Amino acid sequence: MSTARARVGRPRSEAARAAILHAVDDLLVEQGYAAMTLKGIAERAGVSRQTIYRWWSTKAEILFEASWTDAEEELNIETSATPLAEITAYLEALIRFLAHSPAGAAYRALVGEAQQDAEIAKLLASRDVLGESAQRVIKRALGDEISITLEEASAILVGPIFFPVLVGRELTGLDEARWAKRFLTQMQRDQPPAG
Amino acid sequence: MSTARARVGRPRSEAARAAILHAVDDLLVEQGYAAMTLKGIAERAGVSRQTIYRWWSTKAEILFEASWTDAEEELNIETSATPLAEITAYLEALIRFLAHSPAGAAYRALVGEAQQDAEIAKLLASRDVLGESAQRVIKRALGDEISITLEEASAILVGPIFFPVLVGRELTGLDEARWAKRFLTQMQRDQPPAG
Amino acid sequence: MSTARARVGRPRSEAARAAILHAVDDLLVEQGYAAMTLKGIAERAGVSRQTIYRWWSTKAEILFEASWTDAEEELNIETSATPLAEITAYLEALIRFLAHSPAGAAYRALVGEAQQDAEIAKLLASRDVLGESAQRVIKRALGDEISITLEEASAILVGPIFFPVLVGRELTGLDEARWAKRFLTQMQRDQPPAG
Amino acid sequence: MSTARARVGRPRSEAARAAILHAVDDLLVEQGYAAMTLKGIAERAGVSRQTIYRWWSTKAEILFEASWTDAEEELNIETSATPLAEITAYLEALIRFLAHSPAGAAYRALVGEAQQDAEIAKLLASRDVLGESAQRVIKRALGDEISITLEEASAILVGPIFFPVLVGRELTGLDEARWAKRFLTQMQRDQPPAG
DNA sequence: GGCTAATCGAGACGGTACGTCACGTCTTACT
DNA sequence: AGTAAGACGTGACGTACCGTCTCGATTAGCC
Repeated sequence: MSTARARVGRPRSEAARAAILHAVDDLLVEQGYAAMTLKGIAERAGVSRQTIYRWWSTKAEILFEASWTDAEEELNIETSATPLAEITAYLEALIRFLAHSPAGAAYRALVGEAQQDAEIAKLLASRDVLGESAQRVIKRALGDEISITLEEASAILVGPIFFPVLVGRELTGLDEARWAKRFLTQMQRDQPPAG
Repeated sequence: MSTARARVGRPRSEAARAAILHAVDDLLVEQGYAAMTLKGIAERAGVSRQTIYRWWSTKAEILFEASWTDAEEELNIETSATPLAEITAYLEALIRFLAHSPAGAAYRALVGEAQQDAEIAKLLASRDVLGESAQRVIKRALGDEISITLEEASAILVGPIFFPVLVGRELTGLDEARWAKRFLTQMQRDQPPAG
Repeated sequence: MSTARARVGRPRSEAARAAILHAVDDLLVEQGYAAMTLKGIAERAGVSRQTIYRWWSTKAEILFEASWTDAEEELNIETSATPLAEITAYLEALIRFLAHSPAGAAYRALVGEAQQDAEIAKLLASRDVLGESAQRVIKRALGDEISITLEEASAILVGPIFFPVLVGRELTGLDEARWAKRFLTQMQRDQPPAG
Repeated sequence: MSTARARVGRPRSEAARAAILHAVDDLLVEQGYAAMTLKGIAERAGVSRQTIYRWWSTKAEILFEASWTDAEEELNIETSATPLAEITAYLEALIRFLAHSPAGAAYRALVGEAQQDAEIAKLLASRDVLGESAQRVIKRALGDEISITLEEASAILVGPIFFPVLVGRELTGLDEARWAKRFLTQMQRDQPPAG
């Protein structure tokens, strides 16, 4: 039925959609999230403001759609031979993403907004690229040799990077391999509460 | 001359300053950071908007000043008998602060704003309540028995809590004592790169 | 050739046309002219906006077509035995139309728009229901016993009603028979400029 | 108390007020009422849109304030020696105002809007320049020698001019002196219903 | 019975004005 | 000089219609 409905009337302009998302991408890099305005996006995309409102209800929503794919890609690392190599590669990707990539800036901006806007918080929680990618990697690297939940494990892996970046601390001179080794050691020795 | 000049005219009203900070505190609890407006603060404080602008340049700055003391207090735990008790108490305080306290909400909002505003980022980095309190506790609990920098250690302690909270994940059923034990074990076994 | 061309293709839907005019009639009564919107008409009539634009170029044009017949009818009184009865009946009809009937509201709205829109002014002047009906009645009641133009006479008959209604004055307690008598007296005594 | 209140804070900018009213005057002549937009007025006056909204709630309200004084002036004729001269002069002024003056165009536009907007209707009825000026003149010219209400008399005087103008009829070749004489004759002969 | 062509519904599109909101600055009188 | 009050210019917000534009689906006359 929804497919039938979708065929009625003038179809949505794919060109407009793409132009908007590209404009958001560009403006994010050029001006940052805060300075980004719906009017600005519309003008940059050569699109009417109304068209944007028709499909998204928030600046954050557009940003999410515009940056999600990039984020997903940047955090999706290739399979490595050893768990150590795998985790190390992920940590490198994570730092590159969070601290240096435009998609990461978008992600941080969204996390920022989420602190004040429940709607955005929900959006972010529903498809948390960061947490999910970490869990994926951990599962791939360690399989069943893990005695805590994936959620906990991902927090332990991601948190120590996430926190200093968000708080504005410099991460220079960080040795990803050492962090990866520490993470693995901890995962193997960790025992469930009953142990 | 400038000192002489500074003493001329009506002195700054300390009452106004206090009223403003209290108003911010109250409004933060009642409406949250996003809904807080300078006009609202002024009206609540019974103060003119101009007076606010004279002493602070940003909403974030006022918020920082208004919530810093509370934050400091909430994160400053009493001395305990054992390192385990100490770290456990700190983790409890940390979660209470970050996830449930108004001052924590203010802190999260500031972290959020900092992602988009360099000025706020600088402000936040200059007196990072969270990181500093963690370092203080770690130093007190472990003294010299630590082979990594305090910065790293604090990231490892705080990050795994900070990340899920900021991302909107639920923290229900978290066992602080277990986390504290894991942290201590890790700190004691951790070896410097050369090890 | 153009006639041949015009006969090809799907013919105009008479049902749509009627639905539109009825929708305008209804909406005029329910919401008034100002609140009437092309989108609203289309939805009420179960017709696409484009279909309306295909056949009318202005909201006023539709309104004119939709209300003209009603107006004509309401202002077309039956023949009476005496001129006094005739004029009295007309005045009654005129007041009923202008001040109380939906068609009259439409007419007033059109007069209003005409003050600002030359196109509507032309439309209104081309088939002025009010003036024409008045002239018809005067001619029927007085025939040749009139020394001024019908236009002047109709202005004298209609104007003193038209003015207060348009200006929003109440007309309560108006004695139509007296006004009719006065009009007739005046018409009979009135002398051409040379008199 | 209200006087005391008015002295607090920055006083209303008389320059802005005048600029707005002048802009409305100008735009009315240049573009007409319909094409006049609040945005346009603001830009023309070199004033912010907000400032307009602060003091007026409707385009019509501004227009009313902007044109009322002019209208009052144009319809306020000097005293003449005879009633005939007086009425004749008034009719001349009335035609000049309604059919040719910018203030008259404003008045007609307001009458037009009033047909669709109760708020404007109220505004117009509350200070009806046209009706009041007519009543003033009639009273001055005839004093007590009048057997009907001033309202009725003014409708009889004004209506026959008002109607054709509003309906878009040409008034060329109208002999004001003849109309004035007719009006006076009628006023003197008119008898109350009981007579 | 297929072809051509105009109409119809639905609904997306670029525009543009609307009225509101908060901002940061200014101009008063008062203290 | 500092303060409360409050008006000012600025500029984004989200909404509402406007008139135009695609779509697929009808519905007629014509070959």
